[in-house]
Amino acid sequence: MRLAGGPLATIKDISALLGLSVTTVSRALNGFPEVSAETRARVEAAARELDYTPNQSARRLVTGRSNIVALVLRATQSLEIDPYVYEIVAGLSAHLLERSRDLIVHVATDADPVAPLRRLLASQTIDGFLLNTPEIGDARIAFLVAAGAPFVLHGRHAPDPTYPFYDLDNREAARMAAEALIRLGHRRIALVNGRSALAFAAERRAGYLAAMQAAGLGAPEAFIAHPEAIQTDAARFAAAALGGAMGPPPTAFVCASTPLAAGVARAARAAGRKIGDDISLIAHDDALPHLRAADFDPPLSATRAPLREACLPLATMICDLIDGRMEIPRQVVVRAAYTPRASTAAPPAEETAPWR
Amino acid sequence: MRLAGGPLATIKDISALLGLSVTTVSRALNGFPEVSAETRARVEAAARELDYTPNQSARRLVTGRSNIVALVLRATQSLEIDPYVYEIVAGLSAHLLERSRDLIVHVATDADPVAPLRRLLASQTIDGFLLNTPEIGDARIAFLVAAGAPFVLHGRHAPDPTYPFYDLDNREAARMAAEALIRLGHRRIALVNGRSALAFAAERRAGYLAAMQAAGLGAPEAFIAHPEAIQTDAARFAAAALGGAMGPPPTAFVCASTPLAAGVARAARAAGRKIGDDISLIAHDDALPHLRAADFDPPLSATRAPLREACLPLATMICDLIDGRMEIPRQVVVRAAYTPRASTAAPPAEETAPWR
DNA sequence: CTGAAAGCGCTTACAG
DNA sequence: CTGAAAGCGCTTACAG
Repeated sequence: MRLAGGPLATIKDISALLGLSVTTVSRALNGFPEVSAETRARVEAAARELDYTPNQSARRLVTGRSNIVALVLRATQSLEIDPYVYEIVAGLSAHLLERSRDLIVHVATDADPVAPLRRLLASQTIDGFLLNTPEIGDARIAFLVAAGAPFVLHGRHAPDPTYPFYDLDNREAARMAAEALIRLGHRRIALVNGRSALAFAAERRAGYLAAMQAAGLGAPEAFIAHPEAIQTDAARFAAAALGGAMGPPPTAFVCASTPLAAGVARAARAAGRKIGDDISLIAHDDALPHLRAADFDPPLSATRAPLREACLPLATMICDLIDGRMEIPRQVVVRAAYTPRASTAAPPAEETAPWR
Repeated sequence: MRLAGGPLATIKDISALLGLSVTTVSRALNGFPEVSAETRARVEAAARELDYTPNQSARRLVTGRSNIVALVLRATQSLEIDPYVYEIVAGLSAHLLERSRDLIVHVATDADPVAPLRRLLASQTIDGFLLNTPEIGDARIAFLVAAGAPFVLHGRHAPDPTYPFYDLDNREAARMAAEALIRLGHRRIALVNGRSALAFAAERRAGYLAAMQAAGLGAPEAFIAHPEAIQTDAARFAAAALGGAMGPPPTAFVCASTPLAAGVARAARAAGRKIGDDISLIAHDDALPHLRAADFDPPLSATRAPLREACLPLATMICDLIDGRMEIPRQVVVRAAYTPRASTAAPPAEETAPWR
């Protein structure tokens, strides 16, 4: 009935058309049980005919619920964002839409990570928050906990959290990788980890150290890197390590991600080492389409856990939390699967002396 | 004054505290000129003290403006998204926030690209749209034009558009790349383009063909690829081309992106060709942090235009459009800069016969 | 310069 | 099963 671009139909238009009260129309549209089947059918037909869509702002004002969830990303001042983050935006948006929610994306810079949370919370634009890449003692989490705001974390920011989260078992993944190399005979294994402030990096480190210690192997601090700029710093570290600057060079690297592995591979090539021959390399593979472990040359042995698989659980969890259908915090830990490929082999026979 | 997590202060609380009408409070807070300086100061102080933040839903309901902009991304059914897209999300969000706007991210699948637009428009959740990666004859654009909805396009979907857009001069970029190779002496230059449905790919093709034709060189269709799956298909095409399957192999490739170039480089290596020696390679570089032309091995000659630089213009344009401060559609075309690096050189002397 | 009043489009006790 | 009325928190003619 209404013209394209003309004024939108309201609940009042439907009530006028049918000679019903707006109360009944509202109830019919919202599936209240006390409405008669016939009335409901008439209302629904009229709504269709008038191309009625509820005005979300009005609904929000009266219910206090916005049906909007915010994803708050961490970024440096220059808006450098972990590319991993993006892998999940599309999936989150789609899954939230299935539950009739919109996704607002915000960026929290390191300068004041809490500012956007405070603003969104105060303006009542948001029903709940999705956070990721937590730092150890993350200020955003402390703020949301104190404010009593619903949120779900992709990751964990400390042991024994009391909030809902979805996380990879990073400790186990690093342990598996180191153990695989140890089984192949490697004794000097370097770790190229995430930024040291990040919570997941602490887990990786613990898993790596557990494997090394269980095998009675040394793991000097100098051979554990926390690159700030992913590829550049990883390459620089690998070049220094392979050059012998910090002691006997490692025969293998465990990398926390495929971009890090790309940096290490570049440095190894530049140093004239052949991966899968002179040097072994294992990465954690988040299944980023543009940097998959299997597409490396040679293909990378990897612990794998597609980031994208986090989307549905995260969307479901935040919706359930907002809807009051989560009595106790749901906490999900998934495990990576290890796949050996051509980037790992036994070390050269003369290179099997451990550090320390 | 108010407790953390307690009820939020409203304009009524301020008016009660100061003995002013809500009308005056509203006017003072919104910078109306007729409010006395003293009153304004008192109101502002009270707002601060009560930690007042306007309820956006109420404001939206009465003004009909949501202060939310939607970024609608294209995706395939499986939610594969062009990684390029993500490069701009953080920047857009930050720049929109400077203008007090939130960014909603939606995904439009190929199955029904218009559905999310219709929904957002009808629910009055959105003041305007940001679209990108247009296809030729993009249905989303036709819909928004017909609906009279404010939008800005990152790209162009046809020649002589009537809407505001920000776009790279793709035709010129491809022409520059092909011309650089021709100047080096190459005669058989293949083009690895974007998906053929995408508008920018038509521009690239036109620029490449213009350069080839101006030099009197053939450019057989068989040597123009439109990979669907970026790296895999690019590698497959390059392998076939270098293997001589379609005729005399090219001595050079122009790639529409660095991920495409990565696929070509992989195939070249697998075929035993040395890039920058046997084979020349030029890519367009969007300055994606994880795949920068300068970080390739060898570093890639490239036409460069950082995607991220689109964020501020796009955010400004959509805000100005919504605010009625754009009388005629603002249309911005930027040019790429060409930087030669080690991936380009003269072709082998015996390989200078043109196609056809 | 300030205020009383209407209204944006919904939802939801309350009453029948 | 249905309706009249109040109200969510703002903005904005209109009046003074």
